[in-house]
Amino acid sequence: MSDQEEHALIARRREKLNALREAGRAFPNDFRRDAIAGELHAEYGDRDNEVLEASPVRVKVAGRLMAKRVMGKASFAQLQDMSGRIQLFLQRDGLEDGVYQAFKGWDIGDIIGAEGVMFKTKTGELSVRVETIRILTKSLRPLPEKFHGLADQETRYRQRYVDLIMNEVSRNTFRMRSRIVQFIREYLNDRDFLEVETPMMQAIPGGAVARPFSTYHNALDMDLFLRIAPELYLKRLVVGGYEKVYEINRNFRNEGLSTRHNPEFTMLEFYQAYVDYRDLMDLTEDLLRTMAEQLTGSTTIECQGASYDFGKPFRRMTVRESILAFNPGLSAADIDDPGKARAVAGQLGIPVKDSYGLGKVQIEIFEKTVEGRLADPTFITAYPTEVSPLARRNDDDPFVTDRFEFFVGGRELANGFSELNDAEDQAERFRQQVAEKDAGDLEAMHYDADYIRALEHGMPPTAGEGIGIDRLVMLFTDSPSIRDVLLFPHLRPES
RNA sequence: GGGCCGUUAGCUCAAUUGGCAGAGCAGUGGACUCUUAAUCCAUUGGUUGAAGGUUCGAUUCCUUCACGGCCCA
Repeated sequence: MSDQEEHALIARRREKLNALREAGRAFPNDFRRDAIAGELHAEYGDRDNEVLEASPVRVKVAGRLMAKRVMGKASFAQLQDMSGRIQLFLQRDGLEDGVYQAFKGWDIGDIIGAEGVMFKTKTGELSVRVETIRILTKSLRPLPEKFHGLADQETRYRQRYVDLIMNEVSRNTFRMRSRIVQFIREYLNDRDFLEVETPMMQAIPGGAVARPFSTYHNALDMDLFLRIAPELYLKRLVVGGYEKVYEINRNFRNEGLSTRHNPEFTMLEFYQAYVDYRDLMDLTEDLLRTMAEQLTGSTTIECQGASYDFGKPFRRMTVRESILAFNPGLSAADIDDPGKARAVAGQLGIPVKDSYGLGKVQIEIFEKTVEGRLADPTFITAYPTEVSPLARRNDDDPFVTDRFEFFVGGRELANGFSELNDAEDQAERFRQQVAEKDAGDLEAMHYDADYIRALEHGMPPTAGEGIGIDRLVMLFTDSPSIRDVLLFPHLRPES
């Protein structure tokens, strides 16, 4: 960091700001624009210059000065606003005395307001012939270089405002994120789901197998945990009679960071009574297919050099089937027998604890050998009961649950199941989790007595699902890292 | 937590075997009334991420640390 040089550039701009202060109000807020760049291009982009000159269109535009090309007594400038860019054309003789001279002293990055009439240049670019122009906000810090823009990843994440000024790809990514969330809301609202908000601070962190962040409430003199999932609260609402509910909000998990993990991330969770996990697979398939069509215009999503077809029916297979399919050397006996399965896991280099049952061992083998290779949209079903403490047992095979996870590009995007609404079974599962917690598993669940009490009032047969919004946005925006789809991703403090 | 890679001017990047730290853009001064990364002339700007070591001499080699990236757990 060469503070001296930065100071020289900033100091120069600060002198200009001081001159503005001496000349009057340096930070005026009385300019009202009546046009934005994108709409001007949409409305007048097709018109010939003769048409524009014949019936002059007067506009007021405002935005950030992104380019300045001075050629003696005439200049071009690019103004960037929330919708795009529009070119300004300034002539010394077309402006009040002194204004052109002042303009020449303004810097890239300054916020400008201008008024003039629309026309097209010799090369046919729609522009504003400026008649009045003034500076609305002085920018004190130089922007990155105009051609290469801002490339440094760290700066893009730490100073997202600069990234957004400079990189259209980033601007589009977060617009797409907003459209995805809006699409989901409309999709669920149209189907009579009720959007709700449940506690982010919970006395008993539940609904997932993960380590929570803890905090402390002074007045109540009690520990609280940031939620790892809203699940148990949403199901209380189903007990209460809201038979279709959803929440799109942040979860917090006290785990490591990676290109796929941020300590706080956004989940959609939704619950619907009187349907089962197969209905939710159908819904998920339709939701994603429709979303791809409506937001990208195609049912094929291109991401990181791969192509994913959401148009054709999604593949469905059980955990067990998928292990056998991706491990030709394994027989059914190898993964159905606890001793053999442990040996297989050992050969794969998976650390297997004594406390693991067969289901847990199978899931470890699945995660190691299958998950990352599930490229095409795929539902994996029949997760072992041992690793699914909130899911309903399968009627034919109580070793597994009526549960699925959904994968694309080797990444888990969704997790859903028929809900366990047998209060006595749930209580037993909680007790099992507490035993694992007592045995040292920091991720195991607590016993939530109030949740059991809620189930004892009777929860209708229900299915529920969670969809990771960040990963979904990564897929739809061709982003390699979760940090590219979080406006302000978690980083270590700057040194 | 482990392995590998990176950090040089405001930004994007160079720097031969260890031998005077450079360019473009931005900035500054000047020319220029249709530019598009405008052009032309001149010019300012550096604690090479930090600390230590080896050396006559370190951006370059070694150690530790910080931050980031990729892979693994």
